[in-house]
Amino acid sequence: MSYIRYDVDAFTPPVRHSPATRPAALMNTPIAFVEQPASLAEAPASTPAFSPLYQQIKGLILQSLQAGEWKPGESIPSEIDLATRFKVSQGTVRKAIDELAADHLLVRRQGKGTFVATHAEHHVQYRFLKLLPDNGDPNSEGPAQREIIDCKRLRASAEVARALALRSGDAVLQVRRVLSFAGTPTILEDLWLPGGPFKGLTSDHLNEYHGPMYALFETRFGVRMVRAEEKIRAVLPDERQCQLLQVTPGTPLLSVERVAYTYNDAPMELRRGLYRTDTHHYHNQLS
Amino acid sequence: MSYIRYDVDAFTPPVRHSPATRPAALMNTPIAFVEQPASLAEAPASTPAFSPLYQQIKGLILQSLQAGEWKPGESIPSEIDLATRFKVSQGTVRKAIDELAADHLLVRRQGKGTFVATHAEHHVQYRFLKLLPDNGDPNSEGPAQREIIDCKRLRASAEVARALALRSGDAVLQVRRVLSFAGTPTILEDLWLPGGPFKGLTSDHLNEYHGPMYALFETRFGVRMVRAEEKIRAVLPDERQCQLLQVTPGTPLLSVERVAYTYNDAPMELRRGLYRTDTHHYHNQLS
DNA sequence: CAGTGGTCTAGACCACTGG
DNA sequence: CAGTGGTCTAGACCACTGC
Repeated sequence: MSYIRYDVDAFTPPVRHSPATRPAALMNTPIAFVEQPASLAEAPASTPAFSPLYQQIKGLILQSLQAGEWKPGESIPSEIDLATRFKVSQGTVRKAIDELAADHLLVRRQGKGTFVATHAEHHVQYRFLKLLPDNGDPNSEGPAQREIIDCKRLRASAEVARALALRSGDAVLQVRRVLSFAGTPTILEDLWLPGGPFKGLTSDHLNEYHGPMYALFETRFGVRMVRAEEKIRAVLPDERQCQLLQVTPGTPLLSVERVAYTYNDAPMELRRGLYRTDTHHYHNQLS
Repeated sequence: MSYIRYDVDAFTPPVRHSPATRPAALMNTPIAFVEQPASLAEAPASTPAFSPLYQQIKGLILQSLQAGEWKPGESIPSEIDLATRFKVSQGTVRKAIDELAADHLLVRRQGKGTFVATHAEHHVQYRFLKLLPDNGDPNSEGPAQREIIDCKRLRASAEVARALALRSGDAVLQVRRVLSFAGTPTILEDLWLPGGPFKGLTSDHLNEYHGPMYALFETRFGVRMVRAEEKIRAVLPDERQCQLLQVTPGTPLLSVERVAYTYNDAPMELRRGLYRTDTHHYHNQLS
């Protein structure tokens, strides 16, 4: 409970501070100063030099999430409990949770509690998949059929290593699969996963598990994908890709290159998808 | 100041309510009940039946924005002023503004005020354009060169009418232009605009104006684009498109179909872009 | 220095959920 | 009914901007 130095003696139990006499919880005292005293003489002008309390609380909650103190799908302590634990007001905890909920790391449910977000029970499956049928209703086509083509262990190429923040030659897993809608193969995906966190993943796991792959990653490997970036291009398929997607060589396809990140912006997956867009489209909201 | 019925007599000046005696500002009294008394006997079970005060304030601010009480780029009244005007606490106004800022309708600037968002001064131009050079730095290529190919008045096809919520045959403007980066034509766009709001738009306007087209729409026609939806597909260009983009017939291109909306979800533009993705890519953040 | 948005607290009450 | 998140207020103080 020493995340803020002044906190230790300022908030000791019995005292109840009126707003006027409230200790200077916000003074321009960045946490960095507390944690790394005075060694680095650099960055005197560029330091943010101010971190609101609720940001610090947000950081602490993030740490607990990352450490697995609360698992995906579970509820976290109530706002009041957290306020007590961190020795701040409920409002401050609330603001921290607000931001985490906006980032989709937590989900609030009035009357029930606040829960760790998960890719499993998400009302719509495939939270990161933006391909929709042209009629717009993803339910109309039923669940996707999935076929694992391949799952093998190999050494990271320079490109894969860069994307996953590994060294060239480090062990990675490569998965290839096809998703079909209404019997029509529509998505061909190649995935690369770091060998360490995903040690032991086999095509059997992937075949047996029903539900989003990211949910399997959560439950079986404790890796929770938090956000992702995609680069989209139009390409023509090669021969093998034509076979798997059952299209002719001249058919233009969407190439979707995704890097997915877990907590702390650590990249945990490189994925390259080829999407047929004759009956589907990639949908995006701009605001 | 009669946006909430109970407000009229409950908040009259002199009285200062303690939390305990605060009038029931939040009672389960949807605004709808005030505005449409009891005529429609429907929707007894499906009514949201509860609208928080700050949502009502948000609606009022939205109305003022829509009515043009504050123009893009201008500052709106301070939170305290708005609180006085609406007879609520500053915190409630704050929460309303928070949401509007999250929707990018307003921009807060500490120490200066809250401003109406605009497409003009946006630090990065082209807020809605997600095409980036493959090196990732949009500044490295300098400003886009723009060439208006065509701008003409015609009657809406069924498809255009549907997208713009018009009737087939209504007057629309069609614009075609090419954007080039570092001398390479990269984007070919066709736009359709409703004839009414954009009466008088000519290719001269478009050529003379320097800055994003959406900024021109704001200043010259009072139409502010607030959000947009895009459908992305991979396509092959026809002959004319090949000419304009200087590519060979077999080159796969990104087709980006956008409908842009102003306040109240009113569609105000249909745009179809063809993007070259040999040196650029469409970038998207998932979270 | 005054004015603005930003943070924090404390407390009251409301809406929703489930036992 | 108790417990949870959601709304609202009032007031104090901080950080930032510009005169």
